[in-house]
Amino acid sequence: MRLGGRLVTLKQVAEKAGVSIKTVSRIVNGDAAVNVETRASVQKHLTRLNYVPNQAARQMRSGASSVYGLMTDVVATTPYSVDIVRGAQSALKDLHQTLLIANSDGEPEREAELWRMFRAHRVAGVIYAAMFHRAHDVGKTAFGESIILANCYDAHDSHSGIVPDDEQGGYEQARHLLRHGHRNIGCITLLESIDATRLRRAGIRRAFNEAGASFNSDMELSGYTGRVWQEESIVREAATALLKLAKRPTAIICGNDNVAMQIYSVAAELGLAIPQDLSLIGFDDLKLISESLYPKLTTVALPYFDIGRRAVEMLGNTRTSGHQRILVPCPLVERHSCRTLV
Amino acid sequence: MRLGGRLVTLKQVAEKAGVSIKTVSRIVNGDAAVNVETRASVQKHLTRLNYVPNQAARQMRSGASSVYGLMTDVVATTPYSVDIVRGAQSALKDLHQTLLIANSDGEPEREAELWRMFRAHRVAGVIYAAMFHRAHDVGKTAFGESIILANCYDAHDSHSGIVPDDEQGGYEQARHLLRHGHRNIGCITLLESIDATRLRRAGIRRAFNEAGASFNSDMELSGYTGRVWQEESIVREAATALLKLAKRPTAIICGNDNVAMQIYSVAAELGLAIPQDLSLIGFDDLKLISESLYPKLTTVALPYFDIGRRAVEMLGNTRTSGHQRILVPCPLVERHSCRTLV
DNA sequence: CAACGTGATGACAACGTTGTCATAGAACAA
DNA sequence: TTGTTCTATGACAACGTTGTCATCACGTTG
Repeated sequence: MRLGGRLVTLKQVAEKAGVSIKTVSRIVNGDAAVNVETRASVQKHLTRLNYVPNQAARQMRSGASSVYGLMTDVVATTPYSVDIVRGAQSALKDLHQTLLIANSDGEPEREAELWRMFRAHRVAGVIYAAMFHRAHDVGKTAFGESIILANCYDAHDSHSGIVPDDEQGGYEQARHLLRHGHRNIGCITLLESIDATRLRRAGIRRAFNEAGASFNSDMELSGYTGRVWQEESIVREAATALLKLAKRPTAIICGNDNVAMQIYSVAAELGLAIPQDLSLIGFDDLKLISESLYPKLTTVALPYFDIGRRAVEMLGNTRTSGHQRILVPCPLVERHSCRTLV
Repeated sequence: MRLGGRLVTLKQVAEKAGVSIKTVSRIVNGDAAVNVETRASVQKHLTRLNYVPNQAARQMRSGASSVYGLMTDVVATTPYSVDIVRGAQSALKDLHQTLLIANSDGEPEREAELWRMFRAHRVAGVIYAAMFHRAHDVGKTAFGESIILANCYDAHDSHSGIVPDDEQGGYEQARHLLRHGHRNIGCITLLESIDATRLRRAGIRRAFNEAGASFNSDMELSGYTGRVWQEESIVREAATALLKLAKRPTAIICGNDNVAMQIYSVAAELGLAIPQDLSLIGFDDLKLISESLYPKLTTVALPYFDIGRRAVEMLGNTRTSGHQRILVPCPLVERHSCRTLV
């Protein structure tokens, strides 16, 4: 059977049932004004013929689309960011809407093509999802209000964006260690050019201030060099440097779980046990890493699923006035890589 | 501006340009029989008004859909399996088609709903993508030939499936080690209930036979207990057992990169250096792990991207008769976790 | 009895496209 | 000249729905 071809139509059902097309339509849509017997009879034919309404026809008639568009930039690098897609799907399911998805590979030309494509399908709204927290210039599209940025924000703030609260995440990381009595704390960060780095640093400072502790900048080293997408890891070198210090830190705040993973191995080489000799706290909560390390990694989770969900929810409420930047909190996930200092 | 609402139509362009709807249609579709001057003039209005053809109307008129459906079971666990989606998107891009995506969360009820949804949108074909290599019972749908299974195969072999060649992958793992002179080789496998485990084992045996070596079953231990989705890792215990053997293996074949990652840490604890004292080879090539371990992990890659691409390509060729199970090879990715024995 | 409300149903148009066929004028051959 | 072919264009129908309005058979009210 050829797909995309003709399927059972209202007309066919109507003929079988001996009623008008309109009556069948009424029943399909659950309209009130139909005789009970007629309804039962038609219903029978409906199921027997396995009728499924044609969305294209519906959309054309009503002008209302039941499809949303999701544009992603680059999927390859941060695997769990697909949770944004899952979150969006989850919310869409509740709305009985569906998702048209496309990937721009970060090419502006391709992106323009996709905006056209979404227009061609008359999607009801678009989510632009970036694979890491950053600014994005959406530019001028025909979609106006019906665009939400997920995990990124509009460069000109003319669209709403939903992003992780990296400042609060950094705060959680530091506070957790401070509460456990650590004062000599190291930091291995991500690339300076990434928004998250700056924000998390601010959160970490805030936690230190709040605890009446002072942060020693010498204890903060970058774990990467180069530029985004082409960065090179120098985590091992940085960690080694920190851990060979005369007054070596009792804990290290890691830019992400991957950094933590690398430090686990450095610590092992130096004969330092985690968490006895060194406490580590990660960021992202990539379960593939955080739950497989030994001991399991205490970390702060990126709320990707929530970001996706809320993006759709915001698209639903078109009433929302103005363009906001919404921060989704990053929860602490406590496992076994941090000890309490006596 | 409301989305999903009315956009510029052929009629509007036709009025502005002072020609008939049909003429504009001809130009949009690049039909030959149009006067050069007319074409130029209409083209101008087309771009000025930013006309984009309405897919719903096109589809209704022609009966041909430009959308494919992709149904996934559970995305959460194996993050890189989204490469299947990327691969599909990549192929679809070339065909100027788009992708409607939905997630069944593994619930049969939801799955049935999604088949209906795909029918409602009259998609031109459906890819059912599983997140790990397994059998799936598609059952009876209205889609007939236009279903391809990706990373899984139909329980009744009534649909074509594209799966990784796990047997060959296992063969590659073993052969690589054997070629490097290893003979005392351990194995830490995944759950027995997973197809991949059985297939890879067969491949490993084949490599041993080919090399005239004999595989000692005592050296093969399962790294997990329990059932799929709820498995519990006993990789550390298994690895420790192997490595404390009087005649400890010089190399271990790992069920996946995650297993390898856990063994790195066990080895460190036992004072064994990789690859000097122990060679390891993984499976999957999750870059997040394989490239961050130190030394970087030699492994066999799951060809998820290819699987996605080929699934779409197969859907394109409707001519393909019969239902096949296509095996996509798993290439060896050589890094630094295996040494040559002298 | 007439006028009226009510409940159930159907006829018809329209949404934006494209395939089919018709038409008008120009170019060409007899 | 007349008839024929060709080129460029347009009129119209149809795809499958649903909103609007009309219709018809009731039963109820004055």
